[in-house]
Amino acid sequence: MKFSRMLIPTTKETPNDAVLASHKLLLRAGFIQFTGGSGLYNFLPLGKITLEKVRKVVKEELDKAGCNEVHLPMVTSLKLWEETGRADKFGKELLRFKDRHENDFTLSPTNEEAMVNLVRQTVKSYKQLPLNVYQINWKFRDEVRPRFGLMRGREFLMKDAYSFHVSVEDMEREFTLMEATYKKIFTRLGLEFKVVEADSGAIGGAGSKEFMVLADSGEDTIMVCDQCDFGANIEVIDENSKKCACGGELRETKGIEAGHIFQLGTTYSAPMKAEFLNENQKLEPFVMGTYGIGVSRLLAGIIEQNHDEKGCIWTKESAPFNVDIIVAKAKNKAQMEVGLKLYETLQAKGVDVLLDDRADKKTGFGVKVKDFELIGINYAIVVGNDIEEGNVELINRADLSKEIVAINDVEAVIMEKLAL
RNA sequence: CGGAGUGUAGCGCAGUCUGGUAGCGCACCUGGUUUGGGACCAGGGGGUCGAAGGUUCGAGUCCUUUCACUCCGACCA
Repeated sequence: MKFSRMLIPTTKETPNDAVLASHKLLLRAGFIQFTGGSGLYNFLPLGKITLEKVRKVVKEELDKAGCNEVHLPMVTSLKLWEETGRADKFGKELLRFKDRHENDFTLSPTNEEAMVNLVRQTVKSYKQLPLNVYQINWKFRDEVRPRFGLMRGREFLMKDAYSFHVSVEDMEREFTLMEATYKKIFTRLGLEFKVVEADSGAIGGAGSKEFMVLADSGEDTIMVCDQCDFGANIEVIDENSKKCACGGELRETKGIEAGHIFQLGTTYSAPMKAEFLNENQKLEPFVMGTYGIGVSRLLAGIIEQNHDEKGCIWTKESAPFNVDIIVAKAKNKAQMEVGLKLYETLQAKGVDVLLDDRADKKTGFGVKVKDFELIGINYAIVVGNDIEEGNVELINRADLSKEIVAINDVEAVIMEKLAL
């Protein structure tokens, strides 16, 4: 993409209403835009690209683990919610409305009922199990108090997966597989995270684990062991217990809940009469698991963990672009030629590259560098006066280190740094 | 839902106490000078002051009502 053709409204001033770094920076760098409605944001081009990058990582790992992507309507009939009693249980967080025929509907905050309905209409035999179906779709929760930008919005992008099994044992196997899959996803996204024991809350079910992105600004308090891998949300910890089962000390820290996996059992399948025929020709309710990842919340989490006073520092797999080619003087034909050439070469190699070709008189070199730092693209290639010696400057966003590289070597150096 | 604030140009704000022509900075447009770290000069466009009602010769400003948004708390797949 060319910067001159993209809608990237960066600003110098910090929005007054934003508190968290991620909220401030995503607004300032032009990823998202406030709409005037609480907890509702426009995703501008950069935000949309980043969201798709994160979504892609989530999808790839789930598909590798054998999950089936589907797409459910955001609008669901309230009748489904009444089958499980959650129409009442969910309360005002469940946004309700009527269609022209006076039928009751909701904007989906989660989809256990809808997905059980899908499967009970389709799966009739133990031979079709196990099955894991998921979607990555917008959810709406009429939160009591939306806040912190993408961290707790009312409308948000969530991956919700549901697995169906013949037995508790097989469901537990899938639960373990999902835990491993989530670890791969969070690792690929470059996040520092902790898997903790958690409360099942309104979803119900037996065991649950949360994936916490570690950040001081996190809304959850978790206890982690200094000796072993153990961690738990403070909700499920005995208040007096400062010792881990292994003998280590429990230390308190903060996390952002970005993923949550549950062992559900038959909590939903039984009341909804979602049953299959087993080997003995008897009907049994599906044994289920459910697994969520807050995709849009991950964007906030990545920035909470990776930023400095100058702006965002996206991780390799989350960055909207991996390389920003800054043409210092866009009116200088030689510089623009070198910039364009590098742009095309890198694109051909599959690198996501942005060409800052802005040539208007207000956008000088300083503006371009500041925008690069604010947006948080992994590397900048500065095409400037150095081209007379056959060189360009390479800037690493993470530590702002600079190095002079021969134009002919840039491609190889970039490919090595991005490990592509 | 309790507590505390804020609504004035796209954004950030002043003006409100003490009523009298709607302001500033950034951004935007035009021209010129600049050109490797958010340039400078000159000119210009953009507002029913959140909404409704009231007091007054006159309301951004005073009174009443209402709505929205932010923060703290409670709540929370």
